[in-house]
Parts: sequence; structure tokens; C-alpha cells
Amino acid sequence: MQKGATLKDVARLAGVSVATVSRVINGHANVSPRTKAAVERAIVKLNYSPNTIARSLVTGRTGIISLIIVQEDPIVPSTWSYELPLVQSIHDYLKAQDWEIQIAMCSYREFQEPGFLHRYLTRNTVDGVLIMAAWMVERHVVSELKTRQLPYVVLGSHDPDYESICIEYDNEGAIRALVQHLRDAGHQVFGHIGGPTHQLHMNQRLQGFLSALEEFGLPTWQRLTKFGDSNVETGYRVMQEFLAGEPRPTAVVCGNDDIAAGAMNAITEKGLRIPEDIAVVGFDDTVVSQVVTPKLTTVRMPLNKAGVLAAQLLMDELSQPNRERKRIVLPCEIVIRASSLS
Amino acid sequence: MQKGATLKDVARLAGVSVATVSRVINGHANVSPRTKAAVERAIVKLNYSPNTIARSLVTGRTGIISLIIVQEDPIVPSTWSYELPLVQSIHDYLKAQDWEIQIAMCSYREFQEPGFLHRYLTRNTVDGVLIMAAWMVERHVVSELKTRQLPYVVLGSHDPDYESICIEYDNEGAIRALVQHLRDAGHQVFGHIGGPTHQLHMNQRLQGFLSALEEFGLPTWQRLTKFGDSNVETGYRVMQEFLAGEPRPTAVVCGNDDIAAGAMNAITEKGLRIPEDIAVVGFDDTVVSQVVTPKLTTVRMPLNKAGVLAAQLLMDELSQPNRERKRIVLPCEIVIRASSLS
DNA sequence: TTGTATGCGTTATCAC
DNA sequence: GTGATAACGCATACAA
Repeated sequence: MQKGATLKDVARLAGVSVATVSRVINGHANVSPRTKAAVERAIVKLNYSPNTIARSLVTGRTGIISLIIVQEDPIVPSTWSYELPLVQSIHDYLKAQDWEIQIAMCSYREFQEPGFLHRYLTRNTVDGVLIMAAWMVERHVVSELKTRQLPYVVLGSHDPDYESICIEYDNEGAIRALVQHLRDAGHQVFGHIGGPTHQLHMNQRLQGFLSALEEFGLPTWQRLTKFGDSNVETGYRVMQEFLAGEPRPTAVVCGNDDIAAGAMNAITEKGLRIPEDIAVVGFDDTVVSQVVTPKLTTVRMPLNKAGVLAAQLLMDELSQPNRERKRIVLPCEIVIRASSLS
Repeated sequence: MQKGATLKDVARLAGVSVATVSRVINGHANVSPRTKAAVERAIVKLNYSPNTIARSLVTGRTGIISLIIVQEDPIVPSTWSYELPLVQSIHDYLKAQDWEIQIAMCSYREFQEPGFLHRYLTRNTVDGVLIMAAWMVERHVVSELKTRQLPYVVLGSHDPDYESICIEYDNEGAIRALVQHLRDAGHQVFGHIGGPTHQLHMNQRLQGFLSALEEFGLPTWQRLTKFGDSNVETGYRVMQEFLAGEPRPTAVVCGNDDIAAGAMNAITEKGLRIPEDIAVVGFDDTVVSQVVTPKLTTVRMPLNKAGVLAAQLLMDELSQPNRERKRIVLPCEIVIRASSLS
């Protein structure tokens, strides 16, 4: 059970120096075809493969990207259906380029703690960082990364001064499109059941909702603009409140599909019909939107595209540092189904 | 911008040798309180922290666990809602013990390729491996790991000879409980719409279904035992077939919640009622089961427990190698809702 | 084109 | 208790 051949072993067998072997392995020029062949034979014979750790020690590079997944606290299951597709596409892209991924999951509170990222990065040597977050990335985090000259990309959020490379979704535009769609169908009284507004995207959806109403000259109602957790229970509970008072909304825009599903439960339970009495729309295009009755109008985010793009930009940054700040806002597609068709 | 102090710097400042500093850092005995204090002062002053790579090179340990996520090919979204909770609990447990996680996602085809794991493990130095898979782990994979003497745990599957430490779910027992529940409600004609049977758990659910029917002296019908992909479409399509022929099932056991949701669509579309005309049950207790109408009876798997247990067993193995093989089958809980209540 | 020698930052084995 | 010093496996500047 040979415990791994080393450069020296290969050199000895090939009758050359370790430097030459190293050159062959790293594809340097200036090595004669003859010796190159000899070295390669030796490598095959000894089944040699370079020691990644030793290589990292001398080069200072590890070939590892840290994927930091910043999460709600406590964790909300609905975010999982959103995170894994991203992880998947990021992983696939990076893997194709022979990069490895180290993941770090943490709550947004943890991530914001002054020492957290610092500690993490001093303990772990990585070549780049990909931050998946739904919260503003604070200045001290940015400065930690800049100080270390560590290439990084923010996915799903940004920093206060837009000093980073970041990728976001056009939540506002998507909500605007939904509102327009509903207005075109004649709706006048809109309700909104949002998720936690400390989440950037939930806040953007709220803002999009309010500004769309304003743009279209539609009234807004304080009591019809509510928030809660991003789950079925919130949708159910808030919708019950909506139904118990006046005015009653004829269209309800929800922060995500789970909330919408809860709202639908409350509506049908009251004996009201969707969409005839009240139209409901969600966000995220999860499987939930396809199994509720009627099927749910929702928004499909370009998750795969976002993940690939994030990985791509990080690679760019890695190969050619000091690129300027950049902000990309990806458009989302609205998916119209029965829950909003009159 | 000091690019990181080294042991040597600390030693110089503290007026001792690097060996002594190393001893202090690693908490060795035989170092006088006086010099220890001096060293610690120097460490703080220089803001020193050890270089993980260099340490790994000499110790041969990295503090990294590889989490290999083996997936359906092509990827099925419904698996995401199942995988991330596991990743989450594994991560949380390992993080608490200062281990880092490197993830590798691959299709089950890739994972079964003779060279795949070998290549991965020679490129990546990790201290242990956690394999998340729904497919039998082939012998050559086991032998690769054993040869390297690399501690590993299999989560969600096992190997042909049960030579590994593995954690599974009692799929058969859960299905048996469901069938019993339905039989007690008077059902006699059962249908099954399963996922891909090359997945271990889907196969176990099928076997559980068949053996439960046999145990309870209920008839099985070839045309009512079908499979497809683990999605809504399969459930819808197969249920339509069931409804188009004879006998018509009065209870349908589905491979997962998505399939069940599809089946429910087909049933209500025909003007039939659930559960009065046909009862439906799913598996996984995803959010889908809570948003369909009526709510879906399903099975809740102890995902969190499984993840923690897997991490725990891996840690045990790491600290005390050569433990014997082990197979743990975790019981699942059936969650009874309206879709099966008569 | 190739070889020698040095360093990367640790830990560990010796002596003292 | 403490300090030299040899590994660990590799890349590379410099010589040849």
C-alpha cells in the first residue's frame, strides 16, 4: 500500500531532478520532449499525483472557493427550495473549472458580527468568496474582504455603497408586472402579505408593490399591507384579518408562494372563490404554485442564470483582480396561472 | 498591511524558539508559565494565527470533511427540499466541532464510475467523507475508501455487503403503517405510484407496499402498481390511467408528495372526491402536503436526526478508527391529514 | 535545457 | 523546560 509517491520518487525513477519533474507537471516550456516523455512514464508508473497541500503552501493558492450561505434565523424551510438550485449551478460551474467549494452556513446575525468573517477567513485559506445573502452586506464585511484583497461576489444582495460585484433580482419590476396584470383585469383594491422586511428581497417586493400602485394611480391601504414570516401560516392568518374587515381586497400580492398558499386556504375556507372573488399571486415559482387549487400566478427568478453568473464573475475577478464594482439586476419572468385569471 | 505573522515572528518577539511557540499554541505541557505568558502576549500583539496549510502539510490532517451529494440524473427539484435540511444539520454539527465542509455534488452515474472517487480523493485531501446517496454504494467505492483508510459514513443508502457505517430510513415500515391505516378505514383496492425504482428508497417504498398488502391479505394489481419520475406530472398521468380502467383504486399510495399532488389533480379533475371516493397518501411531509386540497397524509422522515447522527458517527470514526460496520434504520412518523380520513 | 538550492510555515525529534 | 533542526512535498530563482 504505497502511501503516495512524491516528486522525488518520480525524479529518481526518471533520472532527472525534481525541478524538471515539476516543470513537466506544470506544463512549463523549455523541457525537451525526450525527458518530458521519460518523466511522464515515471509518473504513470508510480501513479503519482501532486500533493495539493504542499502545492498550496508554496503557491499561496488553494483552488478552493468559499460559499457562504447566509440564512434567516431561525431557518425557514421555504428558503431551501431557493438556495439549493443556486448552490447547484454555482457548484457545477466551478467544478467544470476544477475549483473546489467549501461551504459555510450561518445566520445573518452571525454574519454581521464584527469578528465572524475575520475569524473564518483566518482559519480557512480560500482563493475567493461567494456570499449568498438576502441582507445588506455591511461595510466592515466589505472592508475585511478588500483588506485581504480577496476576490468576492455577492449574490442576492449588495452593500450600502455598491462597492462590490453583486447580483440581484429585479423584484420591484416583477411585482410591478404582477400589479399591472391585475389592474388590467380590473382590480382596484390590492392587499400585500409580505415576508420579513429585513430581508432585502422582501423589502424590494414591498417597495415594488407600493410604487406600482402609485404609478397606476391605485389607492393603498394601511391595513392591507402586512408582513410576517415567509410561510403558509402567515398567509393564512393575515388573509383572515383581511377578510374580517373593510375594504376587502380583490387582489392579494404575496411575498412568496408559501404565503400565497396560506392566503388561498383562508379564502376558500370562507367560501369565496379564487380568482372570481379574490385573485392571489405569489413569488418564486416553487412546486407549491403548481399544486394549489387553482394553480398560482407567480414569479420565476432566473436562479440558474444567477448562480452561473456569480461563479463566472468570481472567476473573472480571480484571474484578473481589481475589476471595478458592478451591479447586475436580473429580470424575472411572471408566470400567469389560474389564480389571477378572470 | 502585514501579510500575516508567522511562528518565527512570534518567537523573535517573545525571545524564544519557534518550537516553544508551537508548544504553547498546541497546548503541550512542559512549558513554564512565564514563557507561556510571554508567548501569548506576542501572539496577541502580532495578531498571529497559525497557517492551516502549513500545519496540514506536516500533520497530514486538514480538518476538512468531504460531503458528497449524489443526485438523480437529471436533477429532480423535489430532492432539494430533502437534501438541504440534511446538509444543514450536518453542517451545524460539524461546525460546532470546528470542522470544515467541502461539498461535491455529482450524479449517481458519475459516482459509480470506477475512477471518479479515486480522482476526487487524490485531488482533495480530506479527513473524512460523508456520502449522501439514494443508491447502493458499489463495492469498488467501498474498497477505495477502505484502501485509503478514510473514515466515511453513508447516509440514505448502504453497500451490497453492509460493510459500511450507514444510516437509512425505515421506508418499508412507514408504508406498512400507511397501508394499515388505510385498511382500517376499509380500503381494499390499493394503487401505488412510485418514483424511479433505481433509487433505493423508492424501491423500499414499493417493496413495503407490496409486502404490506400481502401481510394484510389484500390483493395486488399489476396495473395499479406503476412508476415514473418523482414529480407532479407523473402522479397526474398515472392517476389518469388508473381512473381509465378497472378496477379503480380506492386508495393510492404515492412515492412522494409531489406525485401525490399530481394524482390529486387528476382525481378532482374527474369530479371525484378525496378522500370519499379515493384516498391519497404521499411521502416526505414537504410543504406541498400542507397546501394541497385536502391536506395530504404523508410520512415525516427524521431528517435532522439523520444528519446529526451521520455527522456524529463520522466524528466517532475519526477519533477512533476501525470501528465495526453498522447499520442504523431510523423510524419514520406518519402524519395523518384529510386526504385519507373517511 | 537542466540541476542546485532555498523557502513556504508548521510540527516533531532530538539533544541539551 | 527549551532550542536547534530535520522533515512535510512542492515551486522557483538562479546557476550551469
